[in-house]
Amino acid sequence: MKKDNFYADVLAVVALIPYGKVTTYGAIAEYLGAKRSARMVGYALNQSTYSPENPLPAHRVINRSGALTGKHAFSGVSMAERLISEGILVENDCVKDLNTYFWNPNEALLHF
DNA sequence: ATACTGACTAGAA
DNA sequence: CTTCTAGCCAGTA
Repeated sequence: MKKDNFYADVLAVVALIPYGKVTTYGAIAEYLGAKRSARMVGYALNQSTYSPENPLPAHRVINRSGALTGKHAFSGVSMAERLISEGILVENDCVKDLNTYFWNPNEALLHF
């Protein structure tokens, strides 16, 4: 799955994030073997934000601090509301217990 | 080819 | 705690 195209890989990993879990750009980038390309992860998501055609849970992807940096890319229902709906504690556009809900693709997927 | 931008991160002050 | 710096890479002009 890796190496074909960075974007498709990012989208694939994000799509695998389980309900009620969140991950970070850096974690995804690290799983893809490009730890320095965390920015590209967010950039990739920007081209495929959640939509009827692309059911991608991009709202589960946040920055290392737990801040919902990509909320501006969403329209209508805010990113925070979606996370709260999944049982994740969010306040002031920031995940409270990031470590509790953190989902590490590197562990979950075991270096596929 | 350069220059700028961006859903980032880690380190330093 | 905040703010700044530098590094990173893909896309665009």
